[in-house]
Amino acid sequence: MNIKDIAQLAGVSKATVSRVLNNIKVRPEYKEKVDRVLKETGYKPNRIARELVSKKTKLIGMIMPSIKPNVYSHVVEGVNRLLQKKGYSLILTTTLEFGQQSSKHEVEALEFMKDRQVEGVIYVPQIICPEIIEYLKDYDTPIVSLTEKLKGTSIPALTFDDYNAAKSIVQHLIDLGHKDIAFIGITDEYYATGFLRKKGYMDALKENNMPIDDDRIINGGFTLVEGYSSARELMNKGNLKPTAIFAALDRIAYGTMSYLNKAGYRVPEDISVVGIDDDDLSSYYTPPLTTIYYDFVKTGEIIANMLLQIINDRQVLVEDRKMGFSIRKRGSAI
Amino acid sequence: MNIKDIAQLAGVSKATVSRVLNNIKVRPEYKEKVDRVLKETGYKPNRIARELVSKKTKLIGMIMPSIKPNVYSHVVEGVNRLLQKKGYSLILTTTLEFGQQSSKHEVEALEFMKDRQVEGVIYVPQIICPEIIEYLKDYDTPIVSLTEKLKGTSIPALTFDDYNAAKSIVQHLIDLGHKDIAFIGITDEYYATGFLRKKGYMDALKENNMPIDDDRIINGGFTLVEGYSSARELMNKGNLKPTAIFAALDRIAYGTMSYLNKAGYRVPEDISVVGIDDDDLSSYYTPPLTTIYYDFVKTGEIIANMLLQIINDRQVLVEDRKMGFSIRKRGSAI
DNA sequence: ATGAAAGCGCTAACAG
DNA sequence: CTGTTAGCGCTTTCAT
Repeated sequence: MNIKDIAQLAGVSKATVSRVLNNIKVRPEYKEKVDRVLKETGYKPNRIARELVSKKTKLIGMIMPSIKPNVYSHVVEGVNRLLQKKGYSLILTTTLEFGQQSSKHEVEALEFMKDRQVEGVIYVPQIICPEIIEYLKDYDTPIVSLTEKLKGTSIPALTFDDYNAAKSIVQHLIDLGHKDIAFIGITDEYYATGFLRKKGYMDALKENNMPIDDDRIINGGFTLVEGYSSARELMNKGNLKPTAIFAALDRIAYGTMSYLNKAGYRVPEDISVVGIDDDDLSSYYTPPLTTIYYDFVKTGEIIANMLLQIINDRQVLVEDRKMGFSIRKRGSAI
Repeated sequence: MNIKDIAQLAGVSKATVSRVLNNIKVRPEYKEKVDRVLKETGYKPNRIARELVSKKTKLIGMIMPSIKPNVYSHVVEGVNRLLQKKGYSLILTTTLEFGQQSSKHEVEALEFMKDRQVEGVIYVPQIICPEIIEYLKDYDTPIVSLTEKLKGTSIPALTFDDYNAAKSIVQHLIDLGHKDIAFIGITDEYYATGFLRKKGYMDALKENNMPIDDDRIINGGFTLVEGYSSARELMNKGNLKPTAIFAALDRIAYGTMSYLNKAGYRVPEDISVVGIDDDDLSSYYTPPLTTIYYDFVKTGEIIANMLLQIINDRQVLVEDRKMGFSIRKRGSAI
């Protein structure tokens, strides 16, 4: 069943049917006739043919490390919600396979999206290396970046205020009276979650005239398991006795608390623990985790909106944005 | 840059270029020439035009309640992984909006996928009502169902062995010596996670000649928050003193443990708690949760494979399958 | 093996 | 306002 069939059944030309379909003025009696045939046949115009003519696919690509962490799935939820509302669909690609990261995967994914003829892509970079920046410089599909500003490109970015978030939560620990605060974070190559959060930690200490001790800083991975081993590493270093630990991610905090428990420390009585992200479980954990909340669903909606803005208004300059945060004071830090 | 341009640059006809592109035998010198032009120009054939001719979009739709729970995101990961490998892309739609469920959403989503011209859909039903079954009866796009067999349709399904999983974990509790085991589950309208898991619980008791007490059975929701309130409801009913609680989902178990803690019970010393799903956090929880493990990533790969089988071989009868499970004995049950 | 031409299902330009 | 026609970019007969 195609437009030609409908035209014949209604006794008009294909063009007229097309006009009815696209709400273009048509003699009322014709419109009525066509509408009736449309209803009777349940005809749906072929989307692909339309796409071929209009050069629009109403497809948006999203590239991210993984959808598994809580954080990401909330973002996807937000992106999807907004996109659906605006008539677009989401094509997902994940770049983190079996825990392995590589810039090759990212470029492949980016290339794939072009090939797939998406109208735009939401890119959540994993590792930012010169090759990717170089490649992105002449990426000719509308693109926005989430979590990191891609220096050297003009790609609009939506980032999180990780520096101030980290600073705030450490300040909270300090306000609580802690004098010996350790940090379990991620290597600096991860700018936002790694470098910025650590910098927030250090600056909070500095501003309170507290010493910064490299022995109290661990740079590990971002999984729960790695949080566990980082905590072990920290606690077995000389005879440190931190009264509080700031973990760069809730997941790391979980791993940390898991280790502390096993090692016989009580949280928060012996050691306070805080994180960032406010994972779904954090408020139900034992003890409930003090952490930083970001509105990830909204984040998804905003980044999707930024992209649609570029797509529908290519000359407009889309500005970078930064998500705010709020602190959730709960039982894991006293 | 289109195929005509390439043809001109290479001094051959469009047809020849098309043949080179599709690995159809062509005089070697032509092929070489075309290949060179292809490389020089970086030309990529227009996918949409190809789709229009071939009537294949290489698009697969997936409809599910939400991607947020751990379980689902792992499945998506598996689906996506397999699909990418086979050259297909995934279009996601979620039907659970702001905690609301409705069959209207599901039908809309199903309709949307057809309109999107996907080649097949992976359907994770939420609530199965007669209208949806009726609608599905003449759904003409290849479709498979995950988690539930859709009775009244001939749609192949991949399900979980929830009945035996529940039975096994309750048996484990019994083997541990528990005589008073309560159940916090989901309403029966959810066949697999609700009805089947409860039936597994009851049958395990029966087979051990233990009484089934309605007061010890709570039918609640499937969120963490609801797990919390269900636990409260259970523990405040008369003067029950269950020594163990079987929660139908890990998430419910988290909520349950959270309540128990707040109410002054120790897990597992006072009350053992077990769940089903083996969420990412379960082994790191305090105490580590005893639960049932399903391989969700593999599940995703299998369901995707079942769908591709139908798509590529429409006459073949694809058989229903059931995922196995294994029990993870950890610290939350003693 | 190759090229000319038709056609996939639709929209848009052009006459009328 | 309507119908005819061309054309989107590709694949696929069908002669050659």
